[in-house]
Amino acid sequence: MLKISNQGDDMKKTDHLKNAGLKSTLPRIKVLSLFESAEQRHMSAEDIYKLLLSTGDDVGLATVYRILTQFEQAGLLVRHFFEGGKSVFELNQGKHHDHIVCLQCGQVEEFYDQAIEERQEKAATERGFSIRDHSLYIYADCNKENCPHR
Amino acid sequence: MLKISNQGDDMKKTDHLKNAGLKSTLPRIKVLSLFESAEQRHMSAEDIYKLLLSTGDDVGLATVYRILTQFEQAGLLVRHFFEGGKSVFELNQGKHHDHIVCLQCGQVEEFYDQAIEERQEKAATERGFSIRDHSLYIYADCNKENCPHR
DNA sequence: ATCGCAAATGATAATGATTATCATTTGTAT
DNA sequence: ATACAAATGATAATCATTATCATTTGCGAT
Ligand SMILES: [Mn+2]
Ligand SMILES: [Mn+2]
Ligand SMILES: [Zn+2]
Ligand SMILES: [Zn+2]
Repeated sequence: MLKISNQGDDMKKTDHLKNAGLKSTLPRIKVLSLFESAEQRHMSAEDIYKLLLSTGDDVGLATVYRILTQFEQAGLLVRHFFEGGKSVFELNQGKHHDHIVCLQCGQVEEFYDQAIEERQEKAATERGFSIRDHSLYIYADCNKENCPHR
Repeated sequence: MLKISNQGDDMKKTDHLKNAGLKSTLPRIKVLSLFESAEQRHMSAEDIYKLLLSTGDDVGLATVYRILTQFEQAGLLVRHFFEGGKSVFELNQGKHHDHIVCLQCGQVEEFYDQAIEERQEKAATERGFSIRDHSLYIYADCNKENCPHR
């Protein structure tokens, strides 16, 4: 039961998990660490699974799925349904925002528009609906140099 | 090879299909008819399949899926990805619009907000993106009398 | 540090939606 | 009416995700 390295860092995550009502386990700490250190904020279960494999931090695929759902329910992660059929997750930093997804390179950019939010609320209440949630995805070409198309 | 009934109606659909570059077949005419006569505009493959079964107009499930995809590519239908994992289709009436979906009864209401459209365009161009498409779904409680939840 | 045990994990089977195969049927141009 | 490419339908295969269940692990109480 050697404790190897960064106890301090894992301690912080342990507390983070405990606060969320989840017991601190190795797989959960690994997934949480990945989200905090990964270059891309938005990742699918498969992304997580493969990244963990690549660093030798093996976690079963079923466990990855379970943890993602638990983290979502605990409010640690937010789930998105981009086109393509698979769920994508990101760390919940508390601020709601919408997304622009490049159809060529998959790059995701975040934005927030107060006017859009207000008009949505208006559209719903005008029709007698009470908004629970909403999702706005803009699919586009990013036109960046490193982007495959153009 | 009896021609039974409504030749006039089927003739119109035949032309409709031909114009879309699709040859006029019985399954395609049935699916198109269903969309034009169904009470709910927004339907999944399974919905279509079961409705056709219920009227004795049997069409294989694989064929339903193929036809929906073909109709989408031909511009006859529009596909939506509401939460829940399954694609939903509606007749393409040419006018873009967004959707409010009741989380309790599944009722779908359509709306269009010019301001939202413009702000989306702005958000994208400000970041150098060229919009190809976008999807905006509002999930809410409809608060109608006939709705299960209150 | 050691126990005890509920909770978590992981290998794998199962599910649900959708697509691929391929033998048979059908629409259509001749 | 004939011929043949295209479409259909039964079914297998695929993909993402969830369910099972035997084994392992975190953690509170000794
Ligand atoms: Mn985001
Ligand atoms: Mn609609
Ligand atoms: Zn790009
Ligand atoms: Zn409702």
